[in-house]
Amino acid sequence: MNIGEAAKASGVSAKMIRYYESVGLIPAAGRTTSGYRLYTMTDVQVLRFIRRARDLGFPVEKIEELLALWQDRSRQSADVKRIALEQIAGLETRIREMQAMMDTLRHLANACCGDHRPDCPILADLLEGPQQVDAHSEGGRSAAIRSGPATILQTH
Amino acid sequence: MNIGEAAKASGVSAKMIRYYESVGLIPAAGRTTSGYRLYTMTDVQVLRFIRRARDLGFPVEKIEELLALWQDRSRQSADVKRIALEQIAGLETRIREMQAMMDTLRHLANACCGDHRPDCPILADLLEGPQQVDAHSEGGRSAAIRSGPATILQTH
DNA sequence: ATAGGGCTTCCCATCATGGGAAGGTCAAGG
DNA sequence: CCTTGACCTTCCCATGATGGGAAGCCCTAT
Repeated sequence: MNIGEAAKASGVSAKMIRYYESVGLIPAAGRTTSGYRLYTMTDVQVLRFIRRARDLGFPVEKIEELLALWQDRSRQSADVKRIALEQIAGLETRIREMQAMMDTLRHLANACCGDHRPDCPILADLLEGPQQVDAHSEGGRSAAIRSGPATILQTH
Repeated sequence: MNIGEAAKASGVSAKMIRYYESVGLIPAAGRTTSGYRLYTMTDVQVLRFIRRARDLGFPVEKIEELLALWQDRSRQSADVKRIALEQIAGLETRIREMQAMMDTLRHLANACCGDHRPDCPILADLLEGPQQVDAHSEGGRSAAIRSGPATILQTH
């Protein structure tokens, strides 16, 4: 099996297969005499494992741990569960941060009439910072601000 | 005002101020005869604007638009609102994707007893893909899988 | 004068991914 | 046998926002 076929069979692009090899996530594939990489069904299985773990948001580093556990027949399921729970916690945190941003933006967008006039509470907020609008709305941007010092989530 | 003071006053690191200048988000600052960058309170205001927009998750590209609108006195608030709504939509999408991953992981983690034994449904899922566990649970990973072809969100 | 802190530029790393160029290989068909 | 096109190889570059660090200049206070 050449790299292209392995890519199709696993759902991991040829580029990424080479990358995973280069960073040591997978062992170096065998080669034909002319230098083509060769893959077996077992290799494809590993690649699919990686692909699925990536789909669940695991970073390559964690996948390395998962692969090691997978190949360790004396593993303890608790170790796998721990990694999964850490991943869940990380996702939770990021979701909460993004949710805070979104809440603030929704608040601001609601306050903006969105017509032809130049007055805009969104720009005003960006300019002057969170204002105490009234007693019970407690300021539009508070959630995002409380989420800590500039832990910005990139779109990537 | 030197760059360090502007950084403190705006909450944007000196490194990032130089970066924003290099990518054209802000105009090149004035210089002393010895080459030090100089900033005014107006510059600091712009930097704070940028900082707040970043806190709301806007990418630099969008901030460029926002700054242009901010400085355009004949702007229409609808334009600003549109950008904000786009940002909200983007956040919503990413949150939904992460939520799907998290749901799947929770499902798997719940099914994993997490003890000293090697049997682990999490690894089994990564190995074999989503299984129809029973009629009404409709398979743990379906949400993450349906979220489309490998639009992975990075931890960064 | 010297020390220390701030400033400059430049390079590198992150993290996972894709794009593309230059060149070698292989299989099928003229 | 040779060409063509599809595949493979390696290498470099870009992404996006950010930090780290080195080498070297500048300014101020002692």
